[in-house]
Amino acid sequence: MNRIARTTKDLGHVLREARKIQNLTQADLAARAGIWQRTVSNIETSASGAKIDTIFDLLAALDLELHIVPRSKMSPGDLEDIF
Amino acid sequence: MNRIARTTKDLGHVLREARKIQNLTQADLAARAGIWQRTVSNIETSASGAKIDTIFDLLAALDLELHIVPRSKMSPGDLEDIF
DNA sequence: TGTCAATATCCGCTGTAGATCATAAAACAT
DNA sequence: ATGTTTTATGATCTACAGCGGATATTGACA
Repeated sequence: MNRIARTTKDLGHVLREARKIQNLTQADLAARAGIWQRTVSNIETSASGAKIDTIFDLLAALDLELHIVPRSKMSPGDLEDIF
Repeated sequence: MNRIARTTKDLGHVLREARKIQNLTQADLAARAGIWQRTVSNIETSASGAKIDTIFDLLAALDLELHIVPRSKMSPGDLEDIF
């Protein structure tokens, strides 16, 4: 997967998608990331207000990373899926 | 610029670099992002604990976006600079 | 070297994320 | 339709980010 995130909503959605692709439950991911299932649910539903540390914990648990790039005209989801 | 961020420290550093490349002061960027110069300073110095909404505000003000990609073996800074 | 601009840091306040644990509601498998 | 699993949400508590404004310190510039 290679997904664009410009808003907290995009980010929550991308994280849920990545988790599902890896066949994990919210509890599975929470355990890997060292946070509570409730926190995973909150972030996937609406990452708004979440702490960046928690986001990085989730990314690490999903074996993902952030690339910061100049804004493009693409819409989220346009990039090639490569999960 | 195309920078990898795997930690909050990477992210703070990338944001500072991007701001300098665009010849902006912390006050300039703060005004564009609708936050305080103090908050910009805090995040650039140590983004740990920052709120994701604030990060997105800064990215938007710098005309940047996040790509979430599978973790690679590269180290931050390895990608081509294209600012 | 002196001045000014930029950045880091100070204080107090408010709102809330995440931890914690549990459970209701929704989704899924049969 | 039923049982199980998964996800969303409830309550309470603590820690602290960001706001608001100011200023000390550091760095850049003339």
